[in-house]
Amino acid sequence: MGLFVDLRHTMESGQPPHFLWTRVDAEGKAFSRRLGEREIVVAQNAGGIKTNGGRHVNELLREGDDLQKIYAAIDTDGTMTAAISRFRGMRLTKNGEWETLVSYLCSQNSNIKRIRNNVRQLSRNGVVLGPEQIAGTDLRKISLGYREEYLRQTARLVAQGEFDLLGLRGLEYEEARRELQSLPGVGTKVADCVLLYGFGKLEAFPCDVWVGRAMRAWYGLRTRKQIADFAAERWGELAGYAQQYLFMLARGELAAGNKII
DNA sequence: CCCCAGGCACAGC
DNA sequence: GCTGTGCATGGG
Repeated sequence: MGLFVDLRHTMESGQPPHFLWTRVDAEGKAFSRRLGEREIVVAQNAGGIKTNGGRHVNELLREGDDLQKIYAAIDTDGTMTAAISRFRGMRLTKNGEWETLVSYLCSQNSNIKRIRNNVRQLSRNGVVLGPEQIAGTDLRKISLGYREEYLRQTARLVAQGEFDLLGLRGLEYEEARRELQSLPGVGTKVADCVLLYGFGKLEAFPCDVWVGRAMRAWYGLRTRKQIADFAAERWGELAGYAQQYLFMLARGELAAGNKII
């Protein structure tokens, strides 16, 4: 599979694979996960990737996305040029709708390591528990804090058919986001993450603290509405890709000891 | 013991 | 509509 990808940047970028996949080697050339009774491995080689995961992995890595064309479209300024140069090969991923919703319900006011622990505790055999199971499980020992009640209530609504999660597939971005935000614990940021990583709506532009810092430091933008309008205007249908690169650049700058605030 | 974390709901303007 | 505040808890 001659796919243009940097596997480590893709799998360790705060997207859902960051939570359920495990890095196999120190360099991040291979990742594995359990998926039911199977053990799936993805390895990067000179020409692309090699995997026993079949279509599941092709879908996960969004093989239809032409990164060169995407770069041409979102490389609109020096910040984006730097971000693309640094994280070249990072792809957006397409994940299960429910597992994505669960993951980002756990994410609010948390950190990636803890989210990873939470999601793994909410899984069996590498698969996130279904709505019925989560609604019927005692979650206290997972220490989700105040997120536990959001997760329980959302699971109940989906399990009882009061919220048609997969029905959002057919909706436009704006309408799907309104629907998602009617769920307890789902605000603008969680909804955008679910739509981007779970439903493949690439115009979504999740704005967390890191993206907020990036937009303030490098684009001079302050308010949430300013940021959303700017992103939609500048990157349009590919705003989600721009967001992923800005998120990683902002976090990378902190790791490098550079203040971006 | 401190601060922070891929925010949200709610109150008060 | 916008802004401030409390929130449970682990990681660093």
